[in-house]
Amino acid sequence: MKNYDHKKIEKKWQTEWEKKNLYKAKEKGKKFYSLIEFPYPSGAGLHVGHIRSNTAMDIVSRKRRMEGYNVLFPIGWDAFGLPTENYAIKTGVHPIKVTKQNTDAFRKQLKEIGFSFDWSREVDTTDPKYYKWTQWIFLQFYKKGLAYKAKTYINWCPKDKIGLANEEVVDGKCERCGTDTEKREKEQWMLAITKYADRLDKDLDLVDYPDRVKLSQRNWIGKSEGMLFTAPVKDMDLEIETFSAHFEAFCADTFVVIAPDHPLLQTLVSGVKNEKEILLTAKKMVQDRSKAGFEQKEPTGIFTGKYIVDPVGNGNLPIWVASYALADYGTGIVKCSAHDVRDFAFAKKYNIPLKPVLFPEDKDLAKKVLNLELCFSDMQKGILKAPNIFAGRIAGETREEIIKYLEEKGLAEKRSSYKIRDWVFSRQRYWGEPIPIIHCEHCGMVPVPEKDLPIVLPKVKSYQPTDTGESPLANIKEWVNVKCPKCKMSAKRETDTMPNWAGSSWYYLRYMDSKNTKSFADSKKIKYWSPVDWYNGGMEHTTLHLLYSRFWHKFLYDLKLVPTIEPYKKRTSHGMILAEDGVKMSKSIGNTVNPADIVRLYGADTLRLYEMFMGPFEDAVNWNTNSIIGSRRFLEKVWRVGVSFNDKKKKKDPSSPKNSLSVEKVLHKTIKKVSEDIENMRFNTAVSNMMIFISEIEKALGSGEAVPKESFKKFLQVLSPFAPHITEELWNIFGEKKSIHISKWPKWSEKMLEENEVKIVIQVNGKVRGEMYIGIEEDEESVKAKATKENSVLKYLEGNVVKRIIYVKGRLVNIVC
RNA sequence: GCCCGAGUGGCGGAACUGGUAUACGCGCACGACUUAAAAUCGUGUCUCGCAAGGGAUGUGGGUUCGAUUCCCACCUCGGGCACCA
Repeated sequence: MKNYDHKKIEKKWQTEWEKKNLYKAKEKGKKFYSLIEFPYPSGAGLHVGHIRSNTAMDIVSRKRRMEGYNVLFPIGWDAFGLPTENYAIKTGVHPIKVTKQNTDAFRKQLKEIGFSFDWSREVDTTDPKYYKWTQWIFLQFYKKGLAYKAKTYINWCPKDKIGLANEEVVDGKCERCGTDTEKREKEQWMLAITKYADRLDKDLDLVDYPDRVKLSQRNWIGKSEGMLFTAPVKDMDLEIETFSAHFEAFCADTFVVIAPDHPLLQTLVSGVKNEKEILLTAKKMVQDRSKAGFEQKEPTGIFTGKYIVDPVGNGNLPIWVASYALADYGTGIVKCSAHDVRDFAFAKKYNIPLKPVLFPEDKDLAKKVLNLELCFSDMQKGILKAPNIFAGRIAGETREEIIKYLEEKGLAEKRSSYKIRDWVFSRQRYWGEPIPIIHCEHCGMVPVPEKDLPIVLPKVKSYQPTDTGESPLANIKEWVNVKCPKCKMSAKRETDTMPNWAGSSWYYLRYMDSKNTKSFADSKKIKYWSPVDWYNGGMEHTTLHLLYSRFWHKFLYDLKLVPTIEPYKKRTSHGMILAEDGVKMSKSIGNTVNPADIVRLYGADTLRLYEMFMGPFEDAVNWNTNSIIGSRRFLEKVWRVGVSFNDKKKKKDPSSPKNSLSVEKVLHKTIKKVSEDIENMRFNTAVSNMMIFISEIEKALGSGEAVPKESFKKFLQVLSPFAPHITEELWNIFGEKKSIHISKWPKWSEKMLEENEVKIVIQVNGKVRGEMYIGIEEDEESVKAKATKENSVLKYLEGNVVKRIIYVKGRLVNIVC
């Protein structure tokens, strides 16, 4: 009997599959598009976490193929990014070269695990043939006015003298050197994702995402509905707008705050005698705010000397500059009252008068509110238990009634506000897609003509960002200086590059037609493959990549370039794999696990199986090298049983008994369980059921029962998505000519799952006291009668009157006395 | 502070829609095979108790004939957000 030699088997079939193009997708038949988040090819190599999520989708893809679908399961590289650039800065090796090395290593490693990717569609975001279209899509944004330049604050590290992406700032400190970062004003490219905020929120209703993903996107978008008030500034030809989501207590408003970085502030205070002081104080507030980081600081403020005339009759309200007011939320100006904790604290600090109108039910607390010792801000308890303040009718009214009142009187209008901000889309970095814009003194900003795309990254000597915070590209004169496409005069290229989220915002579309040179993908192919049927990825991408790509997709939909409103029909999320002690695996701690080592020692099939078995797919799990042996043992059993079927030397027992019924039953249960568990990503229980099957078959064979070959082959088929190599080898040994991976997914028979006798548990007062077997169709009365006569139960009934008997069909009887 | 998620044997974890808590795996113990070891196979493995029986799913209550599952309060851990009016 041959031993299970994973090295030989795995190599053999990987080569064979590749030769036969077994997993190549064609545009024919009923389609299924399954997608994993394409990896960032880091120098650290493949992580065991990649294998967990990839195996899951590989299993789904393989099952779909066996179910007759034409499956697209593609792979590529999200290769722009900071680690590669930082490595280049340190070593001087060109990022192109580093990327090539890393993708080669990743490709090799992925192939060793036996994923059923269609390698012919491989994409690389750093390939000019790819980023030509990333740039092209950017130009479409620009043409529609959704890509624009604006002054914003960027994170600046004063030590490294570079601008940092938000992701590089951890707790307000530079990720690289730990220095406190500052905010610096800089012109940045922005993408107007806020224009799509409402649709991004609403259309979540159309997709099959986990609730926690939807919730988290909704929180991020942060839609809140409220009222917009318009008020004239006293003695000034100026009107200001204030937004409030909690406007119920509008009768309590006694002052107004404006954000220190609000664009109207300058106008508002011009001519006020301490104008300079106000503006200086405001500027300082902005600086302090960025430094404060996570510490909630005491609010500071300064009076502007101006008042609004309150539209809802609270008189003239003083306008203050307040550090806690945000310029980019709502209108940046707020009417304030005693019923908001921040307003309350601010007013107390600066002795601004307050007049509470809302009171809690508790008398003592209400008294404290009235005496301004306490801020009552719970509008939810909603109904205003207020003294009659306004127009004789606000007290006791609900939110809806107040909205109606304000609208009817024309005092305010409904408005929604969002937390989400426009997307800062430029980086002052080398390793990203150049933004295809030319700056001309005469014509202003001119988009690069589409025929000139791609704008290829030029060679530079140093990848170090410049002292001024500009991209290293700014130093390449021969690249920067160009002719203006419009007036042909000399002009300069934009030197900012795109963030690494750009290429990943549309890669799933490129996979549909990855070689196309005329468009980002052929429209017929897009139509055939859209939408992505199942997309698995990490929770950490919920509010960045996943949201960004939904945004891009909707934009392309508006341009009629894609046929669906949403890119991904279904989304699932995997949990992280942590080190054995429950902390993140990281190179610096030295607690990483190299998948290649596991593959060498136990084989890819064992690794795949182990990662599916280790715990619930959506939860974080700790790696445990000691437990891998269990999966390996299971595969060895599969191997032994499989080989024994084909052992020619083994003589058939002439008095062979009839086929083992117990194995048949477990087989059908296993087919059902595995089929359903894959759909629900409950791989761990699928594996455990397959383990039960193999024990059962070993037991049966050991006791001389017969098991038909076909039963075992069906088992191999359901195991094949998990362990593609060993099952292919055994399938082959059974004499099958075609691959197991294009065989037909087995069906289970409900009839085989039915039992004609069932075990019934007998409880007395909810405690298990015995059990009995009954026919499945036996009627309730006779089951109850039987239960009360059961020997093991009798002694518990002695001396008691049976009050009630509960029968749960096919499960238990509970005798209550 | 706000919003999610999770607490079950020595460990990873099962448990359908409220119906035998601890499936499956790891580990451990004992046994078989072996000169021996490895591998493999078998048996056992929540806890107290000689037993009959009792107690256990983070803690405390509640609903129910019956609760890991539903409700309320609290504790602990993990994740996300950051003055969002």
